[in-house]
Order: sequence, then C-alpha cells, then structure tokens
Amino acid sequence: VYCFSPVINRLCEEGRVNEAFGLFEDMMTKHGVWPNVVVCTSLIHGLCRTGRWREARNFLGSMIRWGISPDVFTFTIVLAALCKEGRVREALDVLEQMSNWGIKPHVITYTSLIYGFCRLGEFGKAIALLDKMKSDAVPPDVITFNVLLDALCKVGRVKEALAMYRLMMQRSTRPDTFTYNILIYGLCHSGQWEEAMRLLDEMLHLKIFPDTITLSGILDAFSEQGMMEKARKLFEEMTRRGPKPDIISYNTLIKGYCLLGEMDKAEEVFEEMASKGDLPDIISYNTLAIGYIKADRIYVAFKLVEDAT
RNA sequence: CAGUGUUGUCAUC
Repeated sequence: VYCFSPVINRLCEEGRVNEAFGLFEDMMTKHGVWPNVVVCTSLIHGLCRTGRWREARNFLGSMIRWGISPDVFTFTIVLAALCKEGRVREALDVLEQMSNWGIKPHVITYTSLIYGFCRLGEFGKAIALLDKMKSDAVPPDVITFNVLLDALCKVGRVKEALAMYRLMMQRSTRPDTFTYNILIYGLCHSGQWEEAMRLLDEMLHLKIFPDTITLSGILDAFSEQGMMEKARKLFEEMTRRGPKPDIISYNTLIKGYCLLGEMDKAEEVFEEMASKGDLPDIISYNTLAIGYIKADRIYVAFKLVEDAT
C-alpha cells in the first residue's frame, strides 16, 4: 500500500481519477494488496475535486462496507471540497456524520467551514464558529485567521479585518506572508496607502518578507487607480532587487496601461515579456485585446487573437 | 516527507 498510495494520490491530484481507480483495481486484484484508509481517502479527494460527488458518496459507502473506517482526513476532505463550492449546508451534514462516527473536527475542519461561510457572506456564522473553536479547545491557527481576513477585505470591510488582525496578534498567533499579503492588498485597494506601508514595516520587523504576491498586489492597486508612474517604478525595483516579477506581475502592468488607454506602453510591456523568460499567456492576450477593443482599435485586437491561436 | 484548509492578473458569473 505504501508503494501504491503516493502514485494513486498523484494521479488524483492531476485529475486523472479514472487512471487512479484503474491502478487501485490492479493493486487489489493483481497484487493482492488490501487498501487502507489513506488510499481510499486519496481517491475520494480525486472524485470531489472533479465534481463527482455521487461517486464519492458511493465510494465512501464501499470502503465502509469493506471494513475500512473513514478518519478525520476523509471527512475533512469531503467537507472542505463542499465548502469550496459554497455547499455549506451539505458540509454541515458531513460534520454531523463525522460526529456520528465519534470523530472530532480539528482545526482544518473548522477552517474549511469558516471559509465556506465567508464565501456565502455569512460572516456572523463564520465568527460564531471561530468562537466555538476557542470553546472546543481547537485553537484557530494562522490560516483560520487568514481566511477571515481575506473574506473581510474582499467585501471591503478592511477595518474589521484590521481589528481581527489585532485580535490574532493578541492571541500570539504569528502572522505569515499570506496574512500581510491579504491585508496590504485590502488596504491598497481601498486607497489606504499609509496604513499599508505601516503594515509593510511591521512585517519586516517580524522578519516576514514580502514576496512576488505582496508586491503584485500593490502593483495591481496602482494599476487600478491609474497610478502608472508608481506602478512602473515598483516593477523596475522588483526587476532589479526582487522579488522578481512573474507573469502575473506583467499582466497586472499591462492591465494598468490598458485602463488608461495607453496602448503603446501596454504593448511595450507585452513585448518585453516575450524577450524575458515569461511568455505571454492567455490572460496577457485577453487583457491586451480587450484594451484595444476599448480603445476602438478592434483590428489590432483581431490580430492578437489570431496570434494567440 | 503515503492523504486535508488560506493570498496577487483578464474574461465569465
């Protein structure tokens, strides 16, 4: 099983679930190896990820019939997949099923549910769960907080996110790069630049360093607000000192120029990526093409679409 | 280190 398991898991991760099941069958019939909860859970994960919920349910039933008991991983995986789809109602059913098996949810289980509630904009329920964690002696961790911070920022409740961040610090939960990426993104996009820079200092102080995502978030805020001189400056700084811009950073810069109708500059960046290692992707083409359409240069857009294919 | 949760770009919604 220990040999088959990683391979089956890899196939599931790549979405090659049918092949994974093929190997699973071979494992049992040709090699006489009896499955365990880990292999079965990997397969269930694969099914959930590809939206094959019915089969996931059935397979869960099968494994139980084979005398293989699902564990906290099994339930959490199904629950998290449902939450990601916004199907929190069904996720709660899984939670109940889980407790029928006498399995206690752990931090990842709760965090997934909180993510689900946030996705639906049900912040009250998300916070209630956070409180329940504390009373259940399942302490929220940095990811739990990151989920809440991100959801609050994304609906424009940045002030509450900052309050939550302070709460998290009070509980001595150490923030990570994600935490700051989320908050700085939220602050910059709501025009609170000074506060954003304050947080940037704070993260450096804790020896948590900005990465490409941090700076691309800022770059995007500059781009959306038409502050292209600053965007360009930041981009050049990234090129010189790092963290290095990646394809998304390029696309972000292109977007900024397109929004201002500065198509020459946008084109320049586009050309530049081709000469560096980052080849334009479908999003680069899309962004530029739509920019041209908005600038009433539809012919150029057609040409681009042609190039892209 | 055999399996689970969070962050940046276009369009769609």
